[in-house]
Amino acid sequence: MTSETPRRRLAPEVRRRQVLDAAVAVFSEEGFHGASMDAVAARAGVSKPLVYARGGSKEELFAACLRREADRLLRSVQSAAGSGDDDPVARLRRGLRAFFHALTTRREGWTVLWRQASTGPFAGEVDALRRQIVGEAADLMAGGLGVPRAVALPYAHTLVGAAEGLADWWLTSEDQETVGGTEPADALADLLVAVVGPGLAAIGGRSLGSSTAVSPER
Amino acid sequence: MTSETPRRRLAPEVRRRQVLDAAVAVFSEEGFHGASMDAVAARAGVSKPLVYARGGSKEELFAACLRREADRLLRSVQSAAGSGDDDPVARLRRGLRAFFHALTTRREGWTVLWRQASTGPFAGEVDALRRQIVGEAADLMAGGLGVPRAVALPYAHTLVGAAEGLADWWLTSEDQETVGGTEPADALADLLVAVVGPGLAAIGGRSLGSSTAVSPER
DNA sequence: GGACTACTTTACGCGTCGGTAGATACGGTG
DNA sequence: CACCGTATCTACCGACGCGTAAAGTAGTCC
Repeated sequence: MTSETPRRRLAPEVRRRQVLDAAVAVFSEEGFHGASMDAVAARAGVSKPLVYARGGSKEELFAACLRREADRLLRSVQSAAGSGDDDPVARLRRGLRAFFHALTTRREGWTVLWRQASTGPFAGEVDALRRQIVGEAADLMAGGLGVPRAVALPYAHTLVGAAEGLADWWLTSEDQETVGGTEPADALADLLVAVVGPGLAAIGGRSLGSSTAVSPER
Repeated sequence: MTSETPRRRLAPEVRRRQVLDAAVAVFSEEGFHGASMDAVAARAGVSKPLVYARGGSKEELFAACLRREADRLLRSVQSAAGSGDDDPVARLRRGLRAFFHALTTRREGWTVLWRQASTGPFAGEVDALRRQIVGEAADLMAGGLGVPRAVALPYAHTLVGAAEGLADWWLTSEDQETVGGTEPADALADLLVAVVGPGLAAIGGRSLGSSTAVSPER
């Protein structure tokens, strides 16, 4: 904003990425209704008609942000939890670590996804993403607990909600050094596993709890 | 809208309650920005100037909705969990039951409180209320676990988030008979206690109680 | 150098929405 | 019944924001 724009010519797809980045930032701060296309244009360092040329209408732009961020989050969690056929608890822990890591590194995208899009005309789309993530957890837990998927579903929703609550506290709290450890995201994941691990193990008849890290050691 | 216009005169406070009820309903569906004062007026069966006369400006109206719903929720949870000086787990279970019961009976107010107000100019106010509820849980857990409040805080956020996730699943799922039991809200609370109880007990070094503490049936 | 096109500036139409002024009707009171 | 306070309505204004059109400027490839 200080130095003037060199007015560079960029390939449409590159410019589109810039516009999307700016849109994610603005939407995360102002929400869908609160954000103006002028603000997106200003944030991208670009004129308003160009925003429309590259991003489409406001709804299309928001939907594009949504899909991009959702895809990134889901992909990282899937690749972390899906690989390896070892202990279900270990896979769960890896998935949660990826989840918290994605949150802390791309918190704007998270805010758009979870906070701003949960209401309004995009609730359905966000709900689909949420169900995908919850479904990941449900599959994992159903396999680990040895129960049908339908039974594991409420537990999966509980788990994801817990992760969400913990993440919100983490992202909004000021003193972020209270959770001692190496990587904050890993510490958060470990904390969550420590809270819900024993209970899930007890529910599953101990088929989940043979891992040393989680068992209430008794 | 077609036949009705009896144009009855009502006492200001009664009309104000009607306006607040309508506002909660509209705000819960559309959000703060998305909701229009005309929609509130139409929902209340009343003209727009009357909405302003009884509810004040849009921001004042929203803040009033916020305070009323938050007060109800907080009061019910407090009265359920605070009374009695018995087992902390029992108090926690009662608090959760009151929480889920309030959610299922007044889900519009919950939506306004948690979903719509978390962004925008009321984030601070809602955050304070949210921290009060989380603080209730934190106090309870700090006492039960025998740890300082600051340590219990992330666990409290995790717990409340888990309750939120479970509630959202419950409120949006179609087959709501999967959780067998008497009262759905009580069953949800018991499920949650079963999930997080053992983990919390292990963290607190068993000070939360042994086997009887976490059993789903009291 | 010439042409193509990404990009900007400026301006505007249009719909919606917050908020208000003045007219209207209701209902208790004498 | 006539009267008056006020609850309530119809109609309206100004502002804001989405979306676009028109015309000019400047990178970049041949």
